[in-house]
Amino acid sequence: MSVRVRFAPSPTGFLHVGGARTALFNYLYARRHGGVFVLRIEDTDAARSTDESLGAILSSMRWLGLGWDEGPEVGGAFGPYFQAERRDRYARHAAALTASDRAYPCYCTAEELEERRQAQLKRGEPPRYDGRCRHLDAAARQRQEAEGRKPALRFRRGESSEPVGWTDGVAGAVAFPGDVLDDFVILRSDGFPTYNFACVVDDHEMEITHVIRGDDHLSNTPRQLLLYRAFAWNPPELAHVPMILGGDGSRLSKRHGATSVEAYRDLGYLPEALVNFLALLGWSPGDNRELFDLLELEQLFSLERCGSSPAVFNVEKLEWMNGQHMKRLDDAERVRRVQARLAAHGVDVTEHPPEWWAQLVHAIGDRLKTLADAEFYGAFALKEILETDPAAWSELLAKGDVAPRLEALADRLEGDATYSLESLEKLTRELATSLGIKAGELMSAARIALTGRKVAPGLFEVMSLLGKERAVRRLRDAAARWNSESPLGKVGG
RNA sequence: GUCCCCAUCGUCUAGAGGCCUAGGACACCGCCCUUUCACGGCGGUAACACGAGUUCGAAUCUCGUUGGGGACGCCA
Repeated sequence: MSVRVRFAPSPTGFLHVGGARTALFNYLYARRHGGVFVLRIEDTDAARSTDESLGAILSSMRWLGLGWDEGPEVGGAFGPYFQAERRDRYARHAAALTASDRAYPCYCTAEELEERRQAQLKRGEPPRYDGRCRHLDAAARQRQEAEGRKPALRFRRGESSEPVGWTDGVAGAVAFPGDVLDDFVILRSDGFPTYNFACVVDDHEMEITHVIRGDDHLSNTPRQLLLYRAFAWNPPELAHVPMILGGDGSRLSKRHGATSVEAYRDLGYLPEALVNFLALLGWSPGDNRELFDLLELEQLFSLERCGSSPAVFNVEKLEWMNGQHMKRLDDAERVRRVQARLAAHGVDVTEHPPEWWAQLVHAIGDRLKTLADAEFYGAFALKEILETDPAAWSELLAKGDVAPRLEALADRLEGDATYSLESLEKLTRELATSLGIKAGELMSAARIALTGRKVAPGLFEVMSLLGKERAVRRLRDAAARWNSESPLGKVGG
């Protein structure tokens, strides 16, 4: 039987990196085994589901490169892929359970249940349904209906207290004592199915063979297994991967920083890097390799190599990995992505010719850890008005003879007809020699004058990208400013 | 409160009884390269939570303790 897996998010928010990791593992498992990757939207909570969330999830998945074989916008033979459109199926299967007395109507209201739950908690008891409506006779049900109460449908767990267990693809043998389960709701009073019920019905009808999900679902599994048993259906293979935690060891959430895929995209991370990083959270190839692209992961991934302990999301490592993937991009592609990033941030990329962009990106070089770095390192050339780092400028003020040196350099630049990388380097070094100072001393002053920073791409590339006119102007402006602000300048002049 | 899961450097992990004086990576600290930063190279600090077993031998198996996490909704 061919492998069919699914990722089943509910459209109640953006795609969380934890969800993305689950989606990735399912995707990889499908690809590795030549199977089908299904995307199913669990929108049974009408109040919280939104189109915006759906759009965000779909676009995040596409951005990561996790295309689905069946699901929204692509269709498939097992649709519909939105649970809200499958209500007739849930109703039909619920009716079958009612007919065999494995389900019964419950007239308790949400408020009443909550009240009783709190009372149980207060008494130190486990909060469980007390079975109040379990044995109502027809007359009692009629009385409740007459009061206008809309019943929910509960699954009748039965008398068996045998443990419910299974062999998990990641966690191994897992078993829950039978008596911890209560009669849970499968159909809400508004007719919508609950998660556990819809999940079982859909996984069965969509012929899902392997369920790979976060281990926060571990304790839902016994309920689902009970449903499979009541329907006499074969449950799929189950694999629960450990969750992703924040730095403090608790479940990753907003207070730990960015948690959505789109947030990392906006921060300038590459989808390749995020995929690579997420894959290594809970999975390891076993050798010491850790840089992979999606294709390689598709070849290597296996559930056997998934660990069972939770992993902390470590942004520093992601950043390093992003830098590595940035280096792996070929030149043209790197330029393309930088341009796309800058264009999205209001830069008119048509103001410079393609060769200029290629040169800028080349000049930034390996400093490019995220696409956001392009804005930082490229600022000197992208912004007409130089933003000067106060610390860098005061460093310059503290040094002697800065203005005459910068003026001299400006003169040399002006007189350089070729204005090539080679000629710029040559004239700068020659000037330093004739001034009797180290080249580095002249260059660090020039760097601050030209970029406003102590940290920048290579000086000669900076000069070249700026063009002769702008470079000369900045050198002279800096010299003038130094003259008026530096105490050393006044002493000398 | 009840149940379930987890436990190797700060973090991600390798390790499936002797190969472990515990390997790799990120981060950190040195040194080198160098016009700054980054990259790169070399080196360093740093871990088997604890306690009992089993065994000739345990990071690896068992039990307990502790710690962490999750679930207990007419949310998913």
